[in-house]
Amino acid sequence: MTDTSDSSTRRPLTLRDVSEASGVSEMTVSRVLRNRGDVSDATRAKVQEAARTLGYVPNKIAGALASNRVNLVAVIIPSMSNMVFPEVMGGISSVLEETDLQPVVGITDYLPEKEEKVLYEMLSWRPSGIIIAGLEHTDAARAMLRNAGIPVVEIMDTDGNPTDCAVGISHRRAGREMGEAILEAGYRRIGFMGTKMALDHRARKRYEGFVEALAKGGIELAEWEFYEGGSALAKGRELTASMLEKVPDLDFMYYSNDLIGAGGLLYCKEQGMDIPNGFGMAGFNGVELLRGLPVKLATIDSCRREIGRAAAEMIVARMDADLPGETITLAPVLEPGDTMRAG
Amino acid sequence: MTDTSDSSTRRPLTLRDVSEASGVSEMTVSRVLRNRGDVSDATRAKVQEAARTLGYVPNKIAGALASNRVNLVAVIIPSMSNMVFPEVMGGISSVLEETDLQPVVGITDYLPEKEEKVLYEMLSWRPSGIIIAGLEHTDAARAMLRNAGIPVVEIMDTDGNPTDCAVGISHRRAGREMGEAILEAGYRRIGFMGTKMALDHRARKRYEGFVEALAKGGIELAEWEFYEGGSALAKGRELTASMLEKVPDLDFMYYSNDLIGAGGLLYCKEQGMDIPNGFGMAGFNGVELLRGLPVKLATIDSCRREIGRAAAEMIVARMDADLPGETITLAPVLEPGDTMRAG
DNA sequence: GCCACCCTTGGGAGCGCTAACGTAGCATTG
DNA sequence: CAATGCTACGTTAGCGCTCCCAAGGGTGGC
Repeated sequence: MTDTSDSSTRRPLTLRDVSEASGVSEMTVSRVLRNRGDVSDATRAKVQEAARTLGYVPNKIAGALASNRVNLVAVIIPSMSNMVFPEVMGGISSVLEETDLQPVVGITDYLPEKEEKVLYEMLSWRPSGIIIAGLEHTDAARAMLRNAGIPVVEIMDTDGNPTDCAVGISHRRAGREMGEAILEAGYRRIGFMGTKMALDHRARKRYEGFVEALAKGGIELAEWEFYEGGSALAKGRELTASMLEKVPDLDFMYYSNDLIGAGGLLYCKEQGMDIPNGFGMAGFNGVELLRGLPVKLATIDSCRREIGRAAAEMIVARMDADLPGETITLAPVLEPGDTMRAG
Repeated sequence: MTDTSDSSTRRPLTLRDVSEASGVSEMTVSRVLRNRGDVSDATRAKVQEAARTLGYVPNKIAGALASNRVNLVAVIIPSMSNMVFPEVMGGISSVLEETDLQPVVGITDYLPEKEEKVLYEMLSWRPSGIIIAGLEHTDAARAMLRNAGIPVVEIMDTDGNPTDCAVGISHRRAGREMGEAILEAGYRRIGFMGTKMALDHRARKRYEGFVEALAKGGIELAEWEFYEGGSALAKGRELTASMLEKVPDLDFMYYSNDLIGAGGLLYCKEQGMDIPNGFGMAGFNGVELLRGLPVKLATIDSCRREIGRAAAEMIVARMDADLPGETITLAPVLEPGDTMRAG
């Protein structure tokens, strides 16, 4: 028995194979497979049947080259392992799924040079649009974004000058609002804990806004600590313990993200601390994980899914029309939860 | 002033533009930009200079079509929002970064039809290899994988028949080992809690292995519950509370993943339960998050990063050589943590 | 019964790049 | 100094598909 369907010996299928198998021209096959142009129902059925039995899969590489249309949207983000970017991706996907666009992700690990490299790689696929995290890029990356000739949406942050479009929140303001709320609630001996953030501009801006708000109220941070790597939950626990030992009279702790905040919160509850009256705590992001904790940590939502959706919608809108740049600043409200006393 | 670098009016740059700007043929430019073939240092420098000042970015679409080589590896996974697949991706990336291959991710949401669709889309880019989660696929998807003519690695699970290569653990065995360990430790009134898993075959296999081990010891599950959606941590908390109310004499709870397990654990600690003596608990995955909990939950590591690395290495090895299929079964050991009494 | 018209189908060119081969130019050798 | 070898670069011919345009064939109106 000769198995003509053996793939190991067979050269890859092309439109021509389907065309020969169904007795029509390549052009007609192409039209059927793309649902484009007028094709009679009879021919359509014949072609589809042939394509299916052959197991033909169209070659998008060739199609993209010929049509000069690549239905990809490059999404460039720093990381996929914390809880923030998967949710952004979810928002993007939910919008793009309704279109014929497809997201392709590149990871930068918060490294500017890697971002530049990833962007270059992405552009070499000639995507239809770019969604990129943050407003800070190398000069070369900025130039590439400007010259790409496709819609660019910078996401997460709006404290700065977008290249084209932007959607995000003001992290400086988020930090400031939290600082103000803490002072208003009467806390005075305040500690801060966050990641080493030379390259995480959004964390830095929150920190700066926070410190600024405290200063306006005549308060300085009583203590601060920056950590690196490791499980955020465990770090929050350990560092909270050591900081409280070092500065026992702290009455509030602001964490730069919910996960270390949750670690700290678990520790403080175990220690039987009086939360929120004797001691207050707050994080940032509004991650869903918080809903599983014994008490709800104060936080500010970073609107991740909403940002993803809006960014994707901006790209989609710019596929058909030639719209100008646009910036959307979302304004989440502080959720005091159970770890901050009322002002 | 006329700005010739204005991108809005300029047609996209091609090799020809760089070739004209540097006074050599397109072929030579191509060689320089790919670091291939013999080019004199002088010419190389001249071309690189021209490419850089023009801001030329190669068109990989055209390159891929001409060379019949697309350096993409399709990675098809059910989800990105739980903690398991980001780590797998990390393992894959760490290996591929040393090569000129690049991962492209497709998400299936655990839906077989969507998996089929995503696979079709991916194949239409003619990737160099496929990494796909699980051994269960629709017939059409199986056929595509067989006929793709490229290396295929099915990951996470080895309980079944791989199409080509596979790397993972036996989830049935993981469930069985946990069941055996629990019985050996003397627990008898055992509850189970997991996601509704009609489509999560690995969760189902763990469950089956678990129930089978109990049966061998003459024990039946005292109670079980399947949840859907929502924050796993919160669900673990709520469902543990309601199950303990319903069946107060339970002495062990097996959770199908660490996150609901952590939720349950937090609840039980708050209730002041006697863990592990009066009540034992265990999860699955070995997520890093566990290290931040007050006590360490018993679990079995799912070797996520290791699986990602091994899968990528299998693809890489098959780029140069024409190797046969291969299955790697990792065998993680049970980590009893602090929530299971010693056998 | 003939022509205009539309619906369907096919032919040719070319997207931007690279594999394969060809060739000019120079150095080396006996 | 002719024959040889090597390096550096150019030429040709597609890759598989889609765009543009034209042609065939059936239909309806007069």
